[in-house]
Amino acid sequence: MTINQDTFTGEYSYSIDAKGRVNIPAKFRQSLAPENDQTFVITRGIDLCIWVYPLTAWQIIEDDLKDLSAISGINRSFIRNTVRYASSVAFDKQGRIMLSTNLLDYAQLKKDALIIGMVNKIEIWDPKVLAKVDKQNLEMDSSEYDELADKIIL
Amino acid sequence: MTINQDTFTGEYSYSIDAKGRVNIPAKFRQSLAPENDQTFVITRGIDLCIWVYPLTAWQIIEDDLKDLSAISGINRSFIRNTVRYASSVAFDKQGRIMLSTNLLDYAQLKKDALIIGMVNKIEIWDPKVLAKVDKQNLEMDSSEYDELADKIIL
DNA sequence: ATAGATTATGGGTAATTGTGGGTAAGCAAT
DNA sequence: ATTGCTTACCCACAATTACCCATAATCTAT
Repeated sequence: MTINQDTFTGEYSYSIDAKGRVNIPAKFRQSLAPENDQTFVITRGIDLCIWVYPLTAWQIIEDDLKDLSAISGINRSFIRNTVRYASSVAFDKQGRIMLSTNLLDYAQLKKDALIIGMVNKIEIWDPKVLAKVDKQNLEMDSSEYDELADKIIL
Repeated sequence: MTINQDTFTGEYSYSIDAKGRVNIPAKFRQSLAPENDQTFVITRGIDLCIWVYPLTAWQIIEDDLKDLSAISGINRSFIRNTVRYASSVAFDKQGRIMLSTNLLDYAQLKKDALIIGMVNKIEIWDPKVLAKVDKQNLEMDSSEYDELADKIIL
């Protein structure tokens, strides 16, 4: 029962209501460390999904970004692209968070949501979009996959 | 709810009214530390946008500038361009700040404004101008970009 | 199996937020 | 001083969001 804090595994399907709210699985809420104040940071994923970080994990990213000088143009665009779609959200008494229309549109989410634990963060997918991406990945060359298998022993 | 003070993330679109006022997103106002007395410093960005700093953060920048030797011509012009267009503004009861025509012209702002949290400061963009800059950045060499992405693990 | 607790989902109401405009006070130039 | 213009402060309203309650389904433990 005592799982690592701020780590998330497993897949759950939930529904998004008319107000744009989704439930965070109870297990995920319980493994969220108290220092986070029941707060996550949601942002665009690199894939067509929403990424959900524990607040404190995101703050580490922010601190790193603060050290980049704004005089460099590359730094500026890197910061902008990283932070642009991020916002912090606390979950309500029922354990739900509100998703902005911007993020909902990006991830093509309508009614159904697939919530997946990705160890240090959480992903929110539209089921159909994920199915499509999964299919594409299967067709890809598997050599890189094998490379990873060398590093991580399951 | 206990977010880092004086750090800003996320993208919001607002409109500039006939008097040249823009709303500062409520989230940004809330994360502004009380020592700032609801006051920002606005100035020209290096890009074609307006930069908005918390007052206390700007004071630190001024102190740093003082330490630059005035003998170097580059230093002098850097100081001149950074400070020249800066002015402090407190937001009104509705949470808006007034932008000077000088800054509005510089950033080519008319009616729509895109406000982006850049961690330690805020940027105000005209949507079309930003879209153009985004496009240019995509075409840029990405090796330095990848280097940054290596250091900052998302 | 059953009772009690927890969880997922829906909805209602009050407070907040974004936006427009009004009016009086300050300032500049005539 | 008077006129015209700009700035600061106030009020108003629609839309959104936060906060609370309700209910049905699921899980837990005896």
